[in-house]
Amino acid sequence: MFTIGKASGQSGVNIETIRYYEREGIVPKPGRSAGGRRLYSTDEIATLRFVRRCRDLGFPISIIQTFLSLTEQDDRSCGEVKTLAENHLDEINAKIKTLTRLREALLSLSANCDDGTAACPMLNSLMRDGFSEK
Amino acid sequence: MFTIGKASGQSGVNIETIRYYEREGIVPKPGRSAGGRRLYSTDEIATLRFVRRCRDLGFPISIIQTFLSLTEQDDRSCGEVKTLAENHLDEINAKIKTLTRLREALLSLSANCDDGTAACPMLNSLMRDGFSEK
DNA sequence: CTAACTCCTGTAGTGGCTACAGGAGCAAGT
DNA sequence: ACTTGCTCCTGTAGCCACTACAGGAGTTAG
Repeated sequence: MFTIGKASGQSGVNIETIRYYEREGIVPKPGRSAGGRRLYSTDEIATLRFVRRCRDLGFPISIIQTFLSLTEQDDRSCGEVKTLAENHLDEINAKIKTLTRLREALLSLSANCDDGTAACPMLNSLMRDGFSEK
Repeated sequence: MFTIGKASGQSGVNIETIRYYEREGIVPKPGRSAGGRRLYSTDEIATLRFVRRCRDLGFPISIIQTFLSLTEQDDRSCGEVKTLAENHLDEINAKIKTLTRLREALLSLSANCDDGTAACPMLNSLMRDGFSEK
């Protein structure tokens, strides 16, 4: 059994974040030592690592909770996972698209921005009527 | 002079958001009518519109405050704007890169996910040791 | 035995809004 | 004059997923 510090090191989840996950009921409460400290089994650490990996992939906590309940059932129904992953993928693609458009807008706005000029053309066009992003 | 509803409509900034900007000192406090209602001049509405456009471009409020103080000085020092815009552009590019990597990771993880299979390979590889994203 | 470290709980802050609740002003119609 | 319905007011709490304290207690190495 491992204290929270070791669990944090092994899972890559910040100590404060582990306690937060526990408070929020995202991961189950671990046992405690005689002195009141949390003690984690390797399985519990594996769960923390799983959560971190999902977070790294950008999944929101609510989806991760679904994943966790699916892994608890031994029937790890792949269809549902696939659907959730595809929806997430769509969101990621949408974000990429938005950011790419944004980058273009920003590039064209700052293109005429030459150092040393007073009356910055970028600020000017953002102040003027007529320009509209989004 | 316009009430907050008109100012919201003309600037594209939500009413609640306008009040939030005022509370936070992001835009100056407008005058009030006899009955205590906020009254906005066209200039003040232009400022709100400017803030919205910058937000649409993804600039954080702190940077927008710098922009606003630069536009108040009539010397709209272009160099500083350009630098801030370039830094922001770098951040956008970094986000796009991260999201693209994420998309690839997600695609390869869900590739073997066939409907109907028990023991989803995506959940399995996220549970297993050895896999690491980021 | 003490210093240094880790851990505990509880609370508040982050960014940038958004959503109430509970009340008051105001304009148009009857 | 009165009512209806709209807009506005303040103040507070919630969103997401943490992060950062403060103030105290347990634990370990020298």
